[in-house]
Amino acid sequence: MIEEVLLFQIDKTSKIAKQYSQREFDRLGLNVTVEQWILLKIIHESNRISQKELSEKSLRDPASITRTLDILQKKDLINRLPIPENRRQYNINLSKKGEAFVQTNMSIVHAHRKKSIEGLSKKDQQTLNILLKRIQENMS
Amino acid sequence: MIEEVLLFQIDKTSKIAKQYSQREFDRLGLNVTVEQWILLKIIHESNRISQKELSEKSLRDPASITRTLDILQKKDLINRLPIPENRRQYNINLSKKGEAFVQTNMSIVHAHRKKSIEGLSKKDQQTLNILLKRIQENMS
DNA sequence: ACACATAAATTGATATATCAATAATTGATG
DNA sequence: CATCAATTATTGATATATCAATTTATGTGT
Repeated sequence: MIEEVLLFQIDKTSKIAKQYSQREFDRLGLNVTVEQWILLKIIHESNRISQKELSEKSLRDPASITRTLDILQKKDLINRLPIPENRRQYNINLSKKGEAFVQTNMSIVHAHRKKSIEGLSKKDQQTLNILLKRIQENMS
Repeated sequence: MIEEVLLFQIDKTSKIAKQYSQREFDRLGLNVTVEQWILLKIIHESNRISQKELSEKSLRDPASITRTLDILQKKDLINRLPIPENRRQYNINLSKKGEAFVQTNMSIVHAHRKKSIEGLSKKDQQTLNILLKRIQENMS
């Protein structure tokens, strides 16, 4: 049975968590998708980053990054800053509005993270992390 | 940093594994997506199943199931059998070709599963399973 | 300087994810 | 049994995933 396959349970966990967060985002009227939030968060942590790097950190296709950034730019949450010395890429950063958005909503996301690991000890979390990384290596 | 978030690592693991399997499917010319394979496998295990049940077992939206089944039907891998006593739903099952397809390629998928858990003891796998289920409950 | 390879971003095409709305059918209740 | 509610599947709209092809720009070798 497919329910007994570890990879299936990993995917299932990811889906359930993402659906939970998305429902909360919607309920609270954040007006972003979880994928959009993740990009905003990575940009926030990097301050300046190219689309190629964003693609690598988020594990998403460059084409997909282009399209999501288009949306985030329309929402005035990010900027694509031209680089004079290199006209092939942009420096992506958060707009004022984007910075404020991440600041304001970080606590919501923290709450989701906390909720996800309720009942797991620090050791449990470490163990989970190690096992996941092992699987990542196996499939890389 | 987002890399330190467990949910991010879970999603990352799922993505890496899915990408690995998809590359292998493509390389071997299976001509199905991983999502399509999963549906085929669930149908195979159920023998007869409604789209609603498929949606629940695969954790996918009913709308998405409709569209993927359309594709699988065009490929002549599944049938939608009308139910006389209940004209609201279909019994979905595998066609002859679909049965053969699952039989033929099951070993490939088994190899992926085996590869994913290389270096994990039975106990590790159990632990991982328990921790994942705990997170699923937390977010449900 | 020129031809060619490489690199980053974009666009097109197809599949999937999700919500909302709809259609058709079935169930439930007055 | 007639109306209304609930159920299953479908369709529409928008966002995402991925590969392939393209565009623009940069780097390399001669």
